[in-house]
Amino acid sequence: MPIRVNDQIIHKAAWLYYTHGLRQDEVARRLEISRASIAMYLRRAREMGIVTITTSSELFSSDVLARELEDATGLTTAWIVPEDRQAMNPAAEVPEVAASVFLELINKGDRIGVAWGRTVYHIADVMPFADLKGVTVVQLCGNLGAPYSYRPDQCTTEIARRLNAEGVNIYAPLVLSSERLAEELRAEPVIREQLATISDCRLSLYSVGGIEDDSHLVKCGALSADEMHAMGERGAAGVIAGQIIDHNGQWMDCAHNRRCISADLNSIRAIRKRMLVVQEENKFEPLLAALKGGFASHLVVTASMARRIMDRWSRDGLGRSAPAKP
Amino acid sequence: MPIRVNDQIIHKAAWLYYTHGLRQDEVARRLEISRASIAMYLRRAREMGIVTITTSSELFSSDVLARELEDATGLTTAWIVPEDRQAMNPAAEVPEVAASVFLELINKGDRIGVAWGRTVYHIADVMPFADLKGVTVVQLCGNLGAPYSYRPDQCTTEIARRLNAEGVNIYAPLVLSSERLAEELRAEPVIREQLATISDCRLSLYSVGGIEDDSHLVKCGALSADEMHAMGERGAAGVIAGQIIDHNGQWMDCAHNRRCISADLNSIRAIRKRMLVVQEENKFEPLLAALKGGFASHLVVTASMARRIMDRWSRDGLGRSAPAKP
DNA sequence: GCGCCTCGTTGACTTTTGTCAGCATTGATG
DNA sequence: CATCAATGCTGACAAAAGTCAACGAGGCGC
Repeated sequence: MPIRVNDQIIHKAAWLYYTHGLRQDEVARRLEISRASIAMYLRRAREMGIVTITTSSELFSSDVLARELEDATGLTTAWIVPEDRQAMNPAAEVPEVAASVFLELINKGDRIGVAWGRTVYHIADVMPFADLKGVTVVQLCGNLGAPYSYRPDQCTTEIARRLNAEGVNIYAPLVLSSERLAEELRAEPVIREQLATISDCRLSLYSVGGIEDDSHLVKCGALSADEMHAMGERGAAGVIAGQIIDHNGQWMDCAHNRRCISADLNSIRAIRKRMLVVQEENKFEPLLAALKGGFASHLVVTASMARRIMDRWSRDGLGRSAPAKP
Repeated sequence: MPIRVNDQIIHKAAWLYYTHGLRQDEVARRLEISRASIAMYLRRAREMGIVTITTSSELFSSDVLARELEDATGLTTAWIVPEDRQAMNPAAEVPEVAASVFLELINKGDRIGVAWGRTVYHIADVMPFADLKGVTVVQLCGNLGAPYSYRPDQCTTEIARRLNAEGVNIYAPLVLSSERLAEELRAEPVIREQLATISDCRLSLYSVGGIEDDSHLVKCGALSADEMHAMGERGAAGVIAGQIIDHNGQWMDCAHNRRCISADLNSIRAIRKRMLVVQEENKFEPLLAALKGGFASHLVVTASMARRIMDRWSRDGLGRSAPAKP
């Protein structure tokens, strides 16, 4: 673009305005020209690269990555836990960040849905204490009777305790032995009401489970390793609130899911602030599925995971929902 | 440093505003806070260097006088700060131009030598923020213990901070009380190594000091006014990196210089890009000496100073030293 | 627990900037 | 020499950004 009116004057205007911080009318007076022209010169200066506006990338690399991730995936906000230069497991910091962020996302009077898992429990464990009277923490999925370290109701209760909020547990098992029973239980007024209020939540917190043999559902005995394996063959990609989702984040029509007492996935999607937290590096595929399924508006991950998402997202040519550059 | 949840929002605002070109009210809506806060965040982002606005310094090198000066003196590039018709002290703009030029001269991975003085400090003070990881800023001369506003290490540190580069200070005084001690200190491995790396610099920044009673060295107590006066009688013309040079820019064999811990003048001359900046009009003679001594490949001066150099240079029949323009 | 201070936030107001139609100048063309 | 097109400049208005007093939530010492 060889549009050069008289770039000397453009340089001069740009210098006075940007470097010296004069106002446009001052520049105009000094250059003895109308202010409108100055405004035009300055636009040209920007277009021509005489002035450059940059946001630091090295210094705030994790922030930049976060912004790029948001732009690519349409997340409202992403928090990236940087790989610390000196060792120290970055994944270990994820719950800390998540807890801190989570707290900030809570508003007065909110109803908050909390799911279940190792990550969620860790977050509960480092959740700062607060005084959030009027806030209600509801359990997003049924309980696992099995004696396992991180029970759904524990997560809910612990978080509610720390926030000094009201905790509401679901008094039902996560998985029942027959579909019929599950259906009947879901129809019970107590349970039904509870599940119905989930879409009223303004914030939810969960991680996404994997479908490996060491996945939660398998470890807790909700599914056998073989069954899980078979699900994998049929296209399962991850677990959200106890329910299995496919690679596009859609509910899978399978025996397990039909036997589950848990939040309807569409209810979860209806929650405005859906905070997804992923610690483990091996949860990449489940995470991807959860993102595609619209289960996250807010995300906390490690930098390496963020980069992997970025890579895959662009490779697969998945659109961006972010605003275009003018 | 704790987890920066607060800076996050500033960065995000800056990103949306500057990178995406959203308007403040759009950013405000997206971040769900008032536009007034966004305006404040953006100011902070600029102050903190999260965003940097830089202006090309071409304006100052496109002057005819600059070309003439380069031709006459053999400088690689000269930047001339014009005397503005309407007021505004041109000398005051010198540091701005210098900072801008300096930034443009830096390449990735460079080692940069920074000397000391009022001018250098002023430059540091208006240096734009940048992201120059891999760049190292080294101090060219020892420190002055005296409580004076502009200490050598401050110059180095501030510039390094702004560039997000590594700063390397010399932990030694500029002047010692005896030659013997200076010699011994110079021989110390730590100091010796540091001084030895100076010729590896690819860029250096300094001004030239005067030898009047109000000169830096005198004001800081490194030399008494009388001593300085005596040096003047003996042919001293200026000060480079704490050391006194004669009218030809040669190192003077004097007690002061022998007591100095500072970059060897030949090391400085070995640096390819030697940026000399002179603000004060009364530094004409020192400047001339510095030029003759080969201490500048890049020069930033006011127009009147440039003209004075031109006059004197032609009067003395000094040809252009070396046509070597790399 | 209570006042006191600090700091972040906001709505309302002011100032600054962006825009665009229309005018002026230049220079090329018939 | 008139005409036309292209370009730059300006005034007036609309839009956006800056500012500030006042408010309120947290933290701290008494």
